[in-house]
Amino acid sequence: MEAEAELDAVFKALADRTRRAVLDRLRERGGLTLVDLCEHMEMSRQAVSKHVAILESAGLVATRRSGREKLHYLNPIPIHEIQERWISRYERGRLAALANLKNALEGRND
Amino acid sequence: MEAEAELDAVFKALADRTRRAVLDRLRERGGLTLVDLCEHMEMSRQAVSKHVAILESAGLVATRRSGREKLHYLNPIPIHEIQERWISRYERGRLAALANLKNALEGRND
DNA sequence: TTGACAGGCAACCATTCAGTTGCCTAATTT
DNA sequence: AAATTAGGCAACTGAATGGTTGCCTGTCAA
Repeated sequence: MEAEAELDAVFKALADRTRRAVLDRLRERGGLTLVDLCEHMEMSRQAVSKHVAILESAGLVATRRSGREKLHYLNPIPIHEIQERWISRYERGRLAALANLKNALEGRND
Repeated sequence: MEAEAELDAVFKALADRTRRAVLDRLRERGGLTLVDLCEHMEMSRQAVSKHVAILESAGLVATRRSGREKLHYLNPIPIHEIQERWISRYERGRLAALANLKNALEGRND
């Protein structure tokens, strides 16, 4: 996948608190089924299923079939890549940008 | 703002390549006007303006008025907070999660 | 002082998104 | 064999998104 498209997919997947909650559950315990993931979610199984599908297609969740169950696991790689290939660029210039912003907002015209 | 609501706002703001392009421009050079930001963007000024408004309300961009111009600056804090308060949790358990995932996908049933 | 320029506001449009319901298949359990 | 359980598919709905156009208000420069 093209780099920008992958950023789109991952950031979009993360831009929903239900999906972030699913990731948090899988981070603390892998191998959960869809029914497991539905626990404490105040929406239908189908709604959760759609969210999981979005996480899957962004590569954030990988699955394995076992009989009639589908076990879900966190794939940490996309988040790592976002950190390394996108966020780190902003972290690098962070203090300089902050100082620049402060100067600008204090009205200095340079 | 509530923590989850702020994550929503920032991730949603980042989930669009036009808005990420605006941030990239402001990262390399602050103090740009809306007209500056429209350069190389293949859409109307109003469309860009809406994107900038979303970045502003997520706190990623701060502005200062100067006469009839509005100067835009990158605010690096929200990205830093996402990194520190959200991503770092995933980075910490990264290698363990990766090993777990690999085992699971190789069919081990434990 | 008149025109050009930076920006804001509002209405509209098509598409996507988050959720629902209803039904279906396949694997288990009893 | 029958009932239950895990999951998938499709159609529908309302709201949010990303874009457009038209017009309006300040500010600056000729």
